[in-house]
Amino acid sequence: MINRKREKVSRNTVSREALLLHLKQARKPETLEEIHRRVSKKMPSLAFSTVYRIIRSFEEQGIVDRVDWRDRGSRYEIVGPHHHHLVCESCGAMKDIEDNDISLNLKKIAAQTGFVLKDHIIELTGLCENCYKE
Amino acid sequence: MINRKREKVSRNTVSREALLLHLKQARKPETLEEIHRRVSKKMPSLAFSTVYRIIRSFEEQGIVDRVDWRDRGSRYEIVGPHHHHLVCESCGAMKDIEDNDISLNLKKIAAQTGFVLKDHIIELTGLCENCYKE
DNA sequence: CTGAGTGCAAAGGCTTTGCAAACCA
DNA sequence: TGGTTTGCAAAGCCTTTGCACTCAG
Repeated sequence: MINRKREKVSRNTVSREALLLHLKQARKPETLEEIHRRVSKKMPSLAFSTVYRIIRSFEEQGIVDRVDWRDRGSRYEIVGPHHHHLVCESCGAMKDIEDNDISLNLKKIAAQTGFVLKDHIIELTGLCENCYKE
Repeated sequence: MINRKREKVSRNTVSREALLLHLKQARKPETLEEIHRRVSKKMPSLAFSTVYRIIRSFEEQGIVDRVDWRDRGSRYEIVGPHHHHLVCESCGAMKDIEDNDISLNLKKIAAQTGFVLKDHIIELTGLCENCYKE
């Protein structure tokens, strides 16, 4: 299995910079539509397809991660330390949680079935403090 | 197929029964398209939209669970004891793993952030024994 | 200059829905 | 007969892509 990654060189364009900056400042994973809506406020000519292509290339280059959340669409965030997300099902607030030894545990459990674990995605939903009170 | 049994035999029931039976015998969560393809072999007139609507109603009634898997589409399986899935990224094989105390751990971790955990979905991908050897 | 990057519009690929015919009680 | 369920086709939606024009290098 060949593992060639991030070979393609991208030009440094205004759109790219704007998107990167936006992603760095984003507080939570956003959908393409959200990203486009927000960034195009400062850059009205920005086309959705451009956002689509740039984010996709960020993903291929390992700059962003895609977070697929049931019923919440594909979302993107800047790559950082391995972590998971907790989503409030009431207000949509998202919080990161560190992986701690979750991964390790899963790996052990998977091993018992003969699988070698390569990747895992954990989706947690619940109620945040505020919504729980109400 | 002529109705020889005394069970409810509305046309609906026939489709429903066929789908329910199929789901019970399925070895792994299947997409609507797979379910339709398979069940319609015995029931050629079965429309995709019928499968769509029945499975959806099964879901609403808590008879099946939807398993959303990144890049593998929404899949459905009969509801059973809480468990998670392990998917071989090479051959697509799927294996169930018991929840053990995974849920409990996640709940604790979530609590530390102030969230009350309501639900969680864990997607595990890796290589099954066979594919790992090769 | 030259090819990567962009905007626009249209094409795809599922998922859903409208509706009349088929059915069952 | 009244209320569902079904099959078919079309509508929606979001994701991708083709193409001509623009721009970074």
